[in-house]
Amino acid sequence: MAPTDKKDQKVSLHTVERLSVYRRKLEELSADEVEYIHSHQLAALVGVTPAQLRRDLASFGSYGNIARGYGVKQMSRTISQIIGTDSMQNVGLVGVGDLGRALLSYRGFEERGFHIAAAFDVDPDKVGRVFAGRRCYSLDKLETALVDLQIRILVLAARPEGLQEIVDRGVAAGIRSFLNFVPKTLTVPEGCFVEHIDISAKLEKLSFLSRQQNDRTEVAE
Amino acid sequence: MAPTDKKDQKVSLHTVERLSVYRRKLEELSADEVEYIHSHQLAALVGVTPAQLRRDLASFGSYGNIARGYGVKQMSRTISQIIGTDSMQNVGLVGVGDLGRALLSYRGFEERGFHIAAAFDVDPDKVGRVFAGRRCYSLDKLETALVDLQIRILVLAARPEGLQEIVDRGVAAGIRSFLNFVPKTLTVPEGCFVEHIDISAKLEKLSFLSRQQNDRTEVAE
DNA sequence: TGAGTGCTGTGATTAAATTCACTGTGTAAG
DNA sequence: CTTACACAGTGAATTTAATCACAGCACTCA
Ligand SMILES: NC(=O)c1ccc[n+]([C@@H]2O[C@H](COP(=O)([O-])OP(=O)(O)OC[C@H]3O[C@@H](n4cnc5c(N)ncnc54)[C@H](O)[C@@H]3O)[C@@H](O)[C@H]2O)c1
Ligand SMILES: NC(=O)c1ccc[n+]([C@@H]2O[C@H](COP(=O)([O-])OP(=O)(O)OC[C@H]3O[C@@H](n4cnc5c(N)ncnc54)[C@H](O)[C@@H]3O)[C@@H](O)[C@H]2O)c1
Repeated sequence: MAPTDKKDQKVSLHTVERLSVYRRKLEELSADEVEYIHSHQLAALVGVTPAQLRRDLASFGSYGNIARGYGVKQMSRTISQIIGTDSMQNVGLVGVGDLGRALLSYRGFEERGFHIAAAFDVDPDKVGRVFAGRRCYSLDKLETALVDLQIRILVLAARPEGLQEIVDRGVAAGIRSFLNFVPKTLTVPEGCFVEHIDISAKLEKLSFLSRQQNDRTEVAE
Repeated sequence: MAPTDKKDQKVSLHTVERLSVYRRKLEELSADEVEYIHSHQLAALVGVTPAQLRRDLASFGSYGNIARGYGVKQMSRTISQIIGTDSMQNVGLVGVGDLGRALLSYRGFEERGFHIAAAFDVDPDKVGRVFAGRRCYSLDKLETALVDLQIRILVLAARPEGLQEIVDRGVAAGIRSFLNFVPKTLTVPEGCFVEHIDISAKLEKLSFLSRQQNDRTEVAE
């Protein structure tokens, strides 16, 4: 019997990134009581070509009704299943500084299926205190808390010093995914993933784009 | 005659994103007093192939010394010029909430050439107060402050409601680049750029990756 | 009921990004 | 001086991503 679903699942990472976008829009549509939507409509809403949207959906076995389009609720649910957010999952946070506290108080993660279940810090002033309803643990408790709370993803918002060591401990405790806000390159073994959010790099990209634009117009005129 | 520099500058966005990574590592190396580095060394440090690194550097006219490699300081400077961060540039911040305050208090932006010169909020309790050394303005002052302070980039960390209107006003005031933390699709005219940072989407990507991994091992065993 | 419409799913094609692989060159060692 | 070596730069090949374009179907309406 088939261990995998109906279709062979070769879903590229580019597609997965877009699936997140689609799903966010589908949630909005669902809230607006839209039941069905056509590929060209959704594509226009999220800024991709209709062909690409259909291709993305076809990469797992999606079945859109030809006349009415795709079922909004069903597609949203299917994407959640692909991504793995059909049930809430716990994540851990390392570093309860300015950024860490902002993340803790943010409601948006829950809406998307992620619950920050535990926070860790080295600062004795912070350990034991409660931030946005969650207690801050000492780093000593890292391994036990990760296991007890079944945490699968670790968000890194601490100082760069000693961060690699924390990652290594996380890996040893079974964590395979890290979301890293710290501008520092981390190394993880095969089969583990570090997703880096570099805000400065995004600013640099914007800086390049508008400068590019400038150069073009200067040349053009 | 040549309207552009020595080389034809067709620098792709993928390349630009990597240039940011290279430059960050080059700064570290420079601090460690490394003067020259070979493509395969830097490539290994940042996790790309040597060929890709050389290709990226070649996309603008880079001249590495064959025997010693690339000059660390010079390459870093050149990348800054490409990106446009060779001189400090002002950015504005809309929304001084939890996230906005974290951004305001973050020192890392200055190190990479960006200065948050002004913050704006609608909350009367916040307007007029000073956060991390910068005064919070009323939104009424948006246009004048953007122009007076020569702000080129606007960072969006407000509530979704009314955000499009603020973007429109920014565009009208000459802003072409927006860094958007708000989970809401924005529309801008041709020639303007919105860079979206969706933390939940990054978590979803990680969720997918580790689930993918799970599926694989299940099938394999 | 049958022609017309407009959609999905997908093979074929094009475009883009990455990697391969080699050429020419500077360096150092003998 | 000569030889051996290692690397930068780059055309060519390969891989990957995006787009085109059309077959076939479900629905509408005369
Ligand atoms: N604040 C921002 O807007 C922002 C933006 C981009 C990146 N970052 C990065 O995120 C990280 C945190 O930023 P921040 O502004 O919150 O800094 P912060 O100084 O306000 O907070 C850092 C927190 O991490 C804790 N910490 C330090 N070392 C630790 C360790 N080894 N283990 C656990 N906790 C540790 C500290 O006690 C402190 O509470 C930094 O590395 C920063 O570079 C921050
Ligand atoms: N906090 C996080 O970790 C996080 C993560 C991802 C995305 N975001 C997004 O960033 C935005 C801000 O998050 P936050 O946690 O700081 O929220 P917050 O509620 O703490 O702060 C929002 C701030 O924006 C101000 N504001 C509201 N409407 C405004 C407007 N039209 N113009 C100017 N200012 C306005 C409010 O007065 C408030 O000060 C939200 O849209 C949120 O979805 C936050």
